[in-house]
Amino acid sequence: MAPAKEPYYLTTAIAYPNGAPHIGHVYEVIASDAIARFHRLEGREVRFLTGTDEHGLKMAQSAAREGVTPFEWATRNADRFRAMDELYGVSFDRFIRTTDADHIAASQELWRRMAANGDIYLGRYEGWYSVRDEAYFDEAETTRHPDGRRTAPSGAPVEWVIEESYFFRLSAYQDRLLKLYEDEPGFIGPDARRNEVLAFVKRGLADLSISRTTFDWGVPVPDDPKHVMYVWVDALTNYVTGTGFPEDEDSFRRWWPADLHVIGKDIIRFHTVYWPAFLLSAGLPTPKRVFAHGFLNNKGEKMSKSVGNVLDPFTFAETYGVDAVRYFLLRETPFGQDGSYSHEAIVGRINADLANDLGNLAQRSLSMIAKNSEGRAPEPAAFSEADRAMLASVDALPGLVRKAFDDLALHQALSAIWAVVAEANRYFAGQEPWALKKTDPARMATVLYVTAETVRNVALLAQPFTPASAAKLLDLLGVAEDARGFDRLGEAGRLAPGTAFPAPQPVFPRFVEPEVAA
RNA sequence: GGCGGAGUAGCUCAGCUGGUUAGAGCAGCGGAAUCAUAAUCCGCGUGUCGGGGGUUCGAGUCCCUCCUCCGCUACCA
Repeated sequence: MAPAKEPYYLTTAIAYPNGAPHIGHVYEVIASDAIARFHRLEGREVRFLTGTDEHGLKMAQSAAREGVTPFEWATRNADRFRAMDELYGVSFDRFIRTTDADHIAASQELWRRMAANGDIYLGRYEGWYSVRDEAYFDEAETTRHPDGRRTAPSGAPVEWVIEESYFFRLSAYQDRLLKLYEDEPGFIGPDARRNEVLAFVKRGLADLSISRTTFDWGVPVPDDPKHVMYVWVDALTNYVTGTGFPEDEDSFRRWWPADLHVIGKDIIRFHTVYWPAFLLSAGLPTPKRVFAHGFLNNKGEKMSKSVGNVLDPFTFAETYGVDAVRYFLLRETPFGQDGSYSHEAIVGRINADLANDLGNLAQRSLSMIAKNSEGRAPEPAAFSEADRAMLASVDALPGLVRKAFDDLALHQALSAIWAVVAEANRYFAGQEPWALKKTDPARMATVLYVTAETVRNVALLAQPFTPASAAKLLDLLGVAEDARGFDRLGEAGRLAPGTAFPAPQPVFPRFVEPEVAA
C-alpha cells in the first residue's frame, strides 16, 4: 500500500453575491478546481472550499430595493453562484455561505480569541462617510462643492460620522508579519505581489476598525450585539469555518492551516496582512500560501457593466463548451497575470489545440486501431529508437507537470502537455502507420500502441483541466475508472495489449461559426 | 513624488547567474501526405531585443540616463 499522503486544503475567495456571477468568478474557481483535482489525482485527500460572502450594508440595501429580506436576496444569488460552479464542473467539497450557522459561531469564536489576547478594544471612528459607497474617506479624497456639499470620489455624498467601533490592534503585528513573510518566502505569490505587501507593511500599520453600528446585517459582536462585525472579519473566517473550527477539533487539526488560498489581486491585503494578523492574535497557524491571480480583460479592456462587455458565464459555456472555456482560460494566461479574452483567441485555442492537435491525434490513431487491430489495444513488437524517444517524452511529462503545479504555473503544465501532443503528431506522421499497414503490420501495431499510450498519458494529465473530455478520452482507451490516478502514469499503467476499445468518436469538436442570418 | 513590474518577429509571449548564426506558438506564404474532426507533417522571419550612453574580448541578459505602459502607496471591497 502506498504511504499516506499529506491532506491538501485549498479555498477560493468567497464571492459577494450582490449580483450575478461573471467570467472572473469562473476563472478563479476553475483554476482552483484544477489544483484541487491535481492533488486528488496525486492520491492526496483534498478539501476544496468555495462559497459566498453575504453580509454587509450593500446586501441589505439591495435586498430592501428588491423588497425581500437580506437572507432571501443572498440565497437567490448564492444559488446562481453555486449553479455556475456546478455547470463548470467545480469539484468543491463545501459551498460555504457566511450566513451558515456554523460560520457565525466560528466568527464569534475567532473574535473572542482575539479579544482574549488583548487585541480588540472599543474606540471611536470618525470621518467622512459615504452611505452609498459604504466607506469612509480621507478629507483629501473628498471634494467640496461651491454649494457646500462634499462628495466622495464616486460622486456620492459624504457626511461627517462619529461611530463607536471596535478596533483590532493591527499595529502590534507589523514585526510578526514581516517575520512571517521572511520565514516563508512562498507565503505570497506571485513575487510582484509579495513586494507590494512587504512595502505596505514596512510603512507601518494602523489599527483597524472591525465593527459597525450603522446597520445590522452582519455577525453580531459577542457580548455587544449592537455592533456587527466588519464584513472582512467575518468573511476571512470562512476559511477556518470550512475546517470545522471550533467545534470539530480533529477536523480542524487535520485541515488547518490551509495549503492555499486562491484570490484575486484586488484582495491581497486582506489575505496577507489582516488575515494572518487575526490568526496570530487568535493563536492559530497561518495559511501556507496565498496566491493572487490576475483579472480577465475583454480584448484588452476592463470588463465593466457600464461598458457592457461583461461576459455571462452561462452563455459563455453554452457557446464554447465547459472544457473549452476551462482550457482556454488556464492555457492562454500565465496564472498570476492579467489575461485577455477575445472570440478569435478562444476559437483559435479550441480548434488548434483541442480539436486539431489532441482531438485529431486521438481520432486518427484510434480509428486505425478500430479498423486494423480489431478495436483492441495493439500488441507492440520491439521498440525502435523513435518509439523509445516518444515514450521518453511521455514519461518525462509527470515531472514537468508536477513542477508546474508546485509553482502554480498552470499554463506551463498545459504547455508541457501539449508539447508532447505536438511531438506525437510528428511521430505519427513520420512513422506513417497507414503505409506500414501493407509493408510491416507488426511495426504498424507498435506505432499505434505507442500513440495510444501517449494519448492515455496526455488524457490522464489533462484531467484537472478538461475533466469531462479527458474522461471521454480515457473511456475510448478502455481505461477503467479506478485506473485514472497519477500513480498509473508511465510504466505503471501501460496499456495492456488486447484491451477492448469502444468505437472511436470525436472528443473535441471544432468550433464552427454559426451561420449569420441575412 | 516614492516603491515595484513591464517594453523582444504582424499578434501573444520564452529567453536562468552575460558567451556559438535571438527562440516558441498563432497568423501568412510554398510544398508533402491522405490514417484522421479539410485535421497532420516539412520548409520560409534582413526582428534597430523601447531610445541613448557605459562596463566587457563579448550584453536582449550588468551599470547610468531618458521615454512609454501598468500595479501598490491602508481601513470600498
